[in-house]
Amino acid sequence: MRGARLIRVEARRPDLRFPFPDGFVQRLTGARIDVLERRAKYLLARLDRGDTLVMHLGMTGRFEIEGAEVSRRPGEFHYAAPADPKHAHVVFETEAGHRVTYFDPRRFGYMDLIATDGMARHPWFAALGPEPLGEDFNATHLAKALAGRRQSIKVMLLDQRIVAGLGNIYVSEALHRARISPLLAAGEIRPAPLKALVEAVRAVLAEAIEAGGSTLRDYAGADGALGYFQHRFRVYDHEDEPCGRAGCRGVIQRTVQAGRSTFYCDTCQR
DNA sequence: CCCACGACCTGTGGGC
DNA sequence: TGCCCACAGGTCGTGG
Repeated sequence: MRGARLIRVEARRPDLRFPFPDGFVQRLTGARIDVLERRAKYLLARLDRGDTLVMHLGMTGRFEIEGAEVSRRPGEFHYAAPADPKHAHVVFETEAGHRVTYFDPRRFGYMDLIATDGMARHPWFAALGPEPLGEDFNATHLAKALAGRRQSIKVMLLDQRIVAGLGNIYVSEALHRARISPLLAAGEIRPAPLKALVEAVRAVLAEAIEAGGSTLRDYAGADGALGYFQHRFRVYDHEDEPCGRAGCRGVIQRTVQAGRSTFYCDTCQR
């Protein structure tokens, strides 16, 4: 979509999680996408008209790309999964003849158009923490952000103001790798474990990206490829199974924190 | 300010 | 086999 001009845009219902903004279709039709990027869990398409199309997949959102130039060569798109017309909510067609469709059975995703020059002040972006794979996410930043916080480290890592982009699965996985209990008060973790945590977060994300993400039910890349990282979960959804850490005889526990499942080994995570 | 909880919406998987 | 309930990857608003 980078560099593509949108010649037809269709919103097949008035809303996803939130209503589409006023003039959504008109403001997109005829616009060119100058830059396609990501911040935290938001996909950003910067348009040549001063607006940015902001898209969030929620939990079940998915894009499919159909192209005029169908190809089986690596790196080119050849989506061939069965269509799911009931949940095809937004369709973008480019001048070059590609169609990009947003599907979202649960409609937890959302889209908005916001002024590009005011994005930093927009509530979705103003308070976001650093990118977990960037230099600004480090033990010093974490120590500062968590100082005095009595909330559990698990819940704090899900807070996008502390670090932007971790979700429920990867937080459980990172804490296990760092051997830190998800139940610990965030402000009481010493510098050395915080450093280990930063490295664990980076390692989990890097491996997950390398494996094409995690497919639980309906996740797929825009080319239709399924992710494989779910086979490498060490704790997530492994309740009652033995802890896989070498030398650890613990059993994976499941608990609930802030309404979300947490998986951990209460033997090696302290 | 901090925190817990429910809401949003639909599909699926497990238990009976 | 079929039904019902609990639960699901994320955020946001409310109320204590």
